[in-house]
Amino acid sequence: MKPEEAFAKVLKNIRKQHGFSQEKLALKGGLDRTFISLLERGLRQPSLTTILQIADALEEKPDFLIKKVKELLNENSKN
Amino acid sequence: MKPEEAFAKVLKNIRKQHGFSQEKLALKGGLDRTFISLLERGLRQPSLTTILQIADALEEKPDFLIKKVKELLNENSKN
DNA sequence: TACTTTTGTAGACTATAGTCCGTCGACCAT
DNA sequence: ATGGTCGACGGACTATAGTCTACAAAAGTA
Repeated sequence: MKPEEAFAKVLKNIRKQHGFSQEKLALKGGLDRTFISLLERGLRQPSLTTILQIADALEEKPDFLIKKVKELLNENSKN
Repeated sequence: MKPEEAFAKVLKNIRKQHGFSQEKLALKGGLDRTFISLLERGLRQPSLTTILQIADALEEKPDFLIKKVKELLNENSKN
């Protein structure tokens, strides 16, 4: 599993938990709606700044996001 | 203070603590030496994959790196 | 002094992060 | 049926992540 795929799952999960639409998240984080879509489909990976912006918009600590990503990658280290 | 500046400090700090040269870190992480240099000077910011590669090479958890970055950003939120 | 290792830096290049425009289909409410 | 929200998806574009080669400047070491 690639990092962008893990990030995709984490992002989509947490966003839904907060009841945000992609657009609302994009607005809050100062990002583009279509880019959030790309991220959630695992077609793009975020840069450091984007990680911080998204974490901020999701009201989560950025290291929490990364921890989740890393956990996913470790679990599925086979795939 | 910009994210890439915070990351620069964190990276340089931890690398030195481990007694690695930029080149050794680059080799271990599968990255280019000159790019490590750019990162440590705050002229570039890393992508998610790069964060994971660097954390791996530094034998640190990636979320630890991000936590450090975030701490730096919060401390110096004035600058 | 000289030698070696380390880092800064420049230039040229390719891949991709991120934006902005739009269209479409799915799903839900009137 | 129709209107609204939502997400997938496309194309075209600009900015920047990341590589590679090469040379110079520090900085440590004998």
